[in-house]
Amino acid sequence: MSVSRSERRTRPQTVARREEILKAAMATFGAKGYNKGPLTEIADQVGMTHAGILHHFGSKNALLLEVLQYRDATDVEALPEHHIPDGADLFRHLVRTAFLNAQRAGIVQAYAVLSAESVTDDHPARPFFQQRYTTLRGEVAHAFRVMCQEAGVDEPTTVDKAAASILAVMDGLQIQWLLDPTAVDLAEASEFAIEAIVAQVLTPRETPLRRPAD
Amino acid sequence: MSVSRSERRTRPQTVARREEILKAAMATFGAKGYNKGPLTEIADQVGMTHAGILHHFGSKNALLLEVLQYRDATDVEALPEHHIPDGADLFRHLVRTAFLNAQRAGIVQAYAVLSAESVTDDHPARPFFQQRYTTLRGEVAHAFRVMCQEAGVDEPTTVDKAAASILAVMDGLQIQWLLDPTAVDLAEASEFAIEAIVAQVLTPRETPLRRPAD
DNA sequence: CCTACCGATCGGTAGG
DNA sequence: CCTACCGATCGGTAGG
Repeated sequence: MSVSRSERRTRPQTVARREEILKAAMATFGAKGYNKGPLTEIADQVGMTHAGILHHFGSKNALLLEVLQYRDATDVEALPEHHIPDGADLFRHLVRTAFLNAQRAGIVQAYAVLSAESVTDDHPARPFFQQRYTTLRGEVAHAFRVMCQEAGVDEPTTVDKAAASILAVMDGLQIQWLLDPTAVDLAEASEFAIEAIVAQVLTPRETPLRRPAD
Repeated sequence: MSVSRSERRTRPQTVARREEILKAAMATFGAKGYNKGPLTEIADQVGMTHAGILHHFGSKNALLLEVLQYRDATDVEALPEHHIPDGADLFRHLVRTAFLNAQRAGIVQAYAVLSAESVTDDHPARPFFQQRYTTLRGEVAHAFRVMCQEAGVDEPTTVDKAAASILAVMDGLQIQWLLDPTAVDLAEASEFAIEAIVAQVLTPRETPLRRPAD
């Protein structure tokens, strides 16, 4: 009986080693960004040389992409039923995520740094984040439509703007919180903003800003 | 009559040259980030060698800080009366800024990339952005208090969260817009979110999210 | 403001 | 998974 290539790749030891590397890479890329996060630092954390990392992942570039996919996969596994909730539950889930994020600065920083870095010229993570935001906006927009339907409201003009805004405010608060954790309450502020945006979609109101001035 | 040191530093030619360099640096740091944006690329844009840049600014680090200060100073000069408006006018100003930003992706990208990069270990721009957000949050919070007072509302519990959220949603939308300009309308979405948050501060409402679930 | 150069960092490859 | 090494990039300095 021969041992196939894919089976060798799947050896428990190798899988475990790769996971160690992925976690170390997340830490280094989170702390220093992709461009400034050296393979040697990742290697040190798992007790090998940087050539060993390249042996496992082929290139630094490929490692980055696996790091991003690994985190997403881990997060999805943590969901009930392994899928994202819908309607009002989605927004409750997002609020809960913000509370969770307030206790894992490392992961928050990795995403914040890498997503912003990804808009630079020819960044390897750009397609990943492009796809990620497209998917997330679609999910949030869908949740909005479900909520509107349940509430008997048919005003979906703002849904797309609101979906982007929900994700945006969560991301933006993370940056401010990472810069100054005592000045910004990540969880409470996220909750407030999400509720504000949801309320504006369901029962839109004019604001004093509407009077044109200046 | 002797020529003082400071006068030499102030020679029109030198000032103009430095401004050229600052603009070129903004372009390079915006396109590639600080860590990956080489002095040679900045030098090429203004027709000198990278040693010439260092002659003018001392170090890459110092150049970055001057770039950030230069942009802020330029923006303040563009304001009516050279100071930031207050009350509802501040929020109108922020909306107008979002519309303006939708037509200057380069500057938007520079701030988005550099602010996120600044949260990494020992980044030279970290104190700058820390200070910047502290100041901006204070100004937005003050505008909220003025608006509440004018409206006869005394509910400032949410003011600080709302101030951070306003800035956050503008920043977060910029990232999504830079990644996918056709999928996100930076100006319209910013306006929507700002109005949603302002409305929630002035006349807060419970939302369907309040029912605890899951 | 340039030429010339140093010192350090870093990703990747060879070859085992 | 390591040793050894290459090739390239880059910030900064000397010395003019």
